[in-house]
Amino acid sequence: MAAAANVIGDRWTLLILREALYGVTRFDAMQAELGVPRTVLSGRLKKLLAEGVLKQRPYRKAGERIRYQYVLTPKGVELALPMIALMEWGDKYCRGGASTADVVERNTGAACHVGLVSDAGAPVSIGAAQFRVKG
Amino acid sequence: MAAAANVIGDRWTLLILREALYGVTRFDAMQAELGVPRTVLSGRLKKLLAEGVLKQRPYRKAGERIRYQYVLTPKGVELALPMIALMEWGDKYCRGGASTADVVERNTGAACHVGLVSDAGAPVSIGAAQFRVKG
DNA sequence: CCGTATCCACAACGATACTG
DNA sequence: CAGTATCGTTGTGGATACGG
Repeated sequence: MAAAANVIGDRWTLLILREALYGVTRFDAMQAELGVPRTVLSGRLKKLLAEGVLKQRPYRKAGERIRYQYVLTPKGVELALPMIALMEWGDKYCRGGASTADVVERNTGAACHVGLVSDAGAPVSIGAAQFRVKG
Repeated sequence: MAAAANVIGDRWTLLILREALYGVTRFDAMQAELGVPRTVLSGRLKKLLAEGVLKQRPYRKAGERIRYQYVLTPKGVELALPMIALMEWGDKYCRGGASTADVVERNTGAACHVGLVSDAGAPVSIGAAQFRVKG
């Protein structure tokens, strides 16, 4: 847990990871989207690479120089669950932001719940934490 | 999401919230458990109170002066889901730490999964994110 | 027990500007 | 496009000490 806190425990990393989840993989795109200082973004990406949450993948458009994009590793992909839960929490308590539904649907192709589920398969919630993302 | 990041986006807050989830509600207990500087703990608790994630509840032992303990509000309780998911992630990728199973069982009284679940009720995972906490 | 007051060193931030 | 270099300022961490 302390380790998890070290990974996502700062204001920007969480947002950067969300962008990665959204499919934003390029430096400038992230920078423009988040408004994060380039120096900070650079540092965070480097940290996430070192932690194995992101990896660089080379690509090139026709005739262009080779470039890199930042994509989630399996380890990074698994952060989707906590992150989506967190987004939903933010949506619920901080009205005015964008909805989470888009992200989930784009990445799973299905409407989903996120919640605690008992071994029997019946939904169990902690407080009112269970929710439906998309009808 | 950005708002959620502001709440839990720092190294200590996440740990403090975990303690609250564990049932540790008193200042010194948290301080001893986490090793966090008292000044920092004080500041974080104040911030969490202001955000409505924690509230103070008065209590007194026989004959003692009145004291306060920090307990989760409904808003705070709902952070359990993202947090448990996060703990599980940490457990998986950072071996050697304590298991998450204790927390879940203590607070729900039941063995649970945390995962994405389709509307039909069948489990859906993002990557391999779905997991079983306790058999 | 439950905090607050001070202080300092260091890290992080954000702005700006510059290279491949 | 994708970063790095530099720099002044602010914030945080941790130690220590002090009051309710």
